[in-house]
Amino acid sequence: MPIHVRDREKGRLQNLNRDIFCCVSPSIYQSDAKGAAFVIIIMGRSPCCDKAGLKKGPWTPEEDQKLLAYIEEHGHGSWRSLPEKAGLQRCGKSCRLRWTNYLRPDIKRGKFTVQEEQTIIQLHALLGNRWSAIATHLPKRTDNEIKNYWNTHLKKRLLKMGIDPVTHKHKNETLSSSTGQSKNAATLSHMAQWESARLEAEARLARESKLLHLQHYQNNNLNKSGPQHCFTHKTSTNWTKPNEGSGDQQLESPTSTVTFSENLPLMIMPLGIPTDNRNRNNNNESSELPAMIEFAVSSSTSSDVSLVKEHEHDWIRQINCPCPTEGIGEGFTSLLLGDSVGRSLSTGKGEATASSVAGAGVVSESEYNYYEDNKNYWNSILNLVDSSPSDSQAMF
DNA sequence: AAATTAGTCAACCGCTTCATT
DNA sequence: CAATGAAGCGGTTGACTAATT
Repeated sequence: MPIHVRDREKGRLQNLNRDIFCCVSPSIYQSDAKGAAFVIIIMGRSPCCDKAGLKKGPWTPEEDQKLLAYIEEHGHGSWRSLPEKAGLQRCGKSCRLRWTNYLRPDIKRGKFTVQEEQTIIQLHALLGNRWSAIATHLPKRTDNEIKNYWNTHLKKRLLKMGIDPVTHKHKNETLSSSTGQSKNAATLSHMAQWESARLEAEARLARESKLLHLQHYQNNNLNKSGPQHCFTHKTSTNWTKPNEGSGDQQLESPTSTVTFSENLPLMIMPLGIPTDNRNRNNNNESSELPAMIEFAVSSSTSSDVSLVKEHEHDWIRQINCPCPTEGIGEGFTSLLLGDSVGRSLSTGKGEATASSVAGAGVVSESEYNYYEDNKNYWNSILNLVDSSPSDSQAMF
């Protein structure tokens, strides 16, 4: 007898997970008018934890111990099968969440530093509510923790300052938007898109490096034999293990050293360098790099081609520096503030002006103005944030 | 001291994305 | 290319605690 599946929303069948089939209750089966078939009316996916006997809610220390012991011994492997093997009355998803948000050994807990607050605010302005991407730039903080901190602290703080936490604009600025400003807004949006794309790629890079680090951690610290299902890194990119490879192919990840092989991921190509100089790896892939990546990096690292070449990896090192106060506070933060532009304009390497920079075809005049405007904007925010938390009481 | 309100954050839910077959 | 399994992600909830009335 055929079984038809009807979703509440037409056209959503593609997204339906087969879990529905095993979770759907026989009680909601209905016979169709002709009685020729059963029609299953899907009322929404049943949560995996609804299965009989599975516990929900806060974890007990005993459960934590079981989960920790199992993962240290065997790695997590398949989360779905883990609870049974570990002797836990939990669904795999719950176990994964508990591990990633609480039990993982590389998690830092406690108060956020001012540097971390700054980073969150700045990244949020660029990325929006993409917490996992933001979390990759805050070593040892989980996306969940950052999200909670944003919703309970930072958002309110910005609101009290009269800054819209969504647009990161002052309310007055939003109200008095003129033609010029809307043009700037368009530029800003444009820039944000590129930055967003770049940061997304960075996030991926950081995630990959974190995986490698975890694998390294398990191999060295746990020193266990047998299958290492946890942290198994499966990817088509040509990564090598930490501490292999040579010299300039090494990058500092948030928690470990990551090495690349010859077929470098596009993140570390010498971006911003004229095409002729790009193929130093005898690898023509670089010329096929998406233009957006090239633009994003050239606009955010330096407007001076020679500087880009000289420091082509610096921004990655800054972002991935294991020390948040150095890497994020000075590196990425200043990068976001447009410091790099300012630096390149003021150092002896190039006495460029806005127009000459724009003329070089790397940063347009409007983009330069964008940097200047937003530099001021960010400085004003950071000055306020810097004065917290002690000053915040008086301020608010 | 009890009741109420507000703040915090761990955990859940449902959707999307990715990898594999 | 579609189906499937698994994990990732962001929004939301609700239990717990602290502050206030």
